[in-house]
Amino acid sequence: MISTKGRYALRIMIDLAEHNDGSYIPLKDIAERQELSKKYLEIIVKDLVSGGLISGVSGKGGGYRLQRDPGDYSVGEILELMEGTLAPVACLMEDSAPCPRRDYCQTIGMWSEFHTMIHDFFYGKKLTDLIRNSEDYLNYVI
Amino acid sequence: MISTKGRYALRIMIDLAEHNDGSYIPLKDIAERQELSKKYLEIIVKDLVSGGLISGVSGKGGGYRLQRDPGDYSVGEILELMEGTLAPVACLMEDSAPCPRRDYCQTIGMWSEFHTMIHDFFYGKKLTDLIRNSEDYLNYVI
DNA sequence: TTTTTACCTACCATGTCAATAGGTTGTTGC
DNA sequence: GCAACAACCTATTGACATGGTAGGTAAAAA
Repeated sequence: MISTKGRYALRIMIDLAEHNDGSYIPLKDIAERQELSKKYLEIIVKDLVSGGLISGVSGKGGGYRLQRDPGDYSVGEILELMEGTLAPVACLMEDSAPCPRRDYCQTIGMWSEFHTMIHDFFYGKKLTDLIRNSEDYLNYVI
Repeated sequence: MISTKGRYALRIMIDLAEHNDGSYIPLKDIAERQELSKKYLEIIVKDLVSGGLISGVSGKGGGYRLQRDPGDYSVGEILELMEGTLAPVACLMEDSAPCPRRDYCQTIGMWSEFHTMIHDFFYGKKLTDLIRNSEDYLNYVI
């Protein structure tokens, strides 16, 4: 299961992409639009900032802003930053200790194949792929 | 992340498939071969029995046995039984309450696509696909 | 200098995970 | 019948992650 941190981070990034006009977007606005607790989102944006995905500026007129073009962000890097890893089993994590059963493990091949599939799926999806086009948006609002 | 329950269940099923000669295999033997705690495996086989995947017989000469041909088990049904669901987000679970944001959610499409991919991957893998052939086994033992 | 906003530390309640422990029931072989 | 064996059952536990909340400080602009 993808945790709320990963899912909310994605929604924050989508929101920033949709308001990507160069100005800084206050977290308060994002929280209201996304119907999420601003306090909880603070924890998440902190990670997004320290991970270099977005930048923040304090004070009036401050807020958060993307660091790159929306099309240059993959969903995979956002989720991996928040979840720590996309590996389905611990022994496939980069910093994992070598499993003593590795040489004769019957399932490692399948997990590895699954991991590759997950990785390719999410790194293939770009932030721009998730942005609602204005027609859809109008259909909803009206 | 796939939990130990799911992964150990799969290893139990593989072990049973490799010793699928009609006799009942004591859990003690499985635990020793798989280098896992018999006590913990008890919890897992209980679910496998109640889920109808294997059957158990008490007493001398007792143990556990597959209910079907190994090729008739998919990895997906084993994992789904143990993990409860293979859905990556709660709103895609069968018994989930309808999400109030569903109509204008920008990520549901991606999660749904991901869910389908996971489902197809694991339901396409059969228990027989994971069984070590005897040559590999001999290479390891010798 | 007031307002706005990010940023920081701490705390907490709940639940899940990954077991362990010890006992009871059922079945077979002698 | 009884001893051995093996499944089956209930309860408990420690550690950790999840999903937040609360309250304050620093920075920047009007």
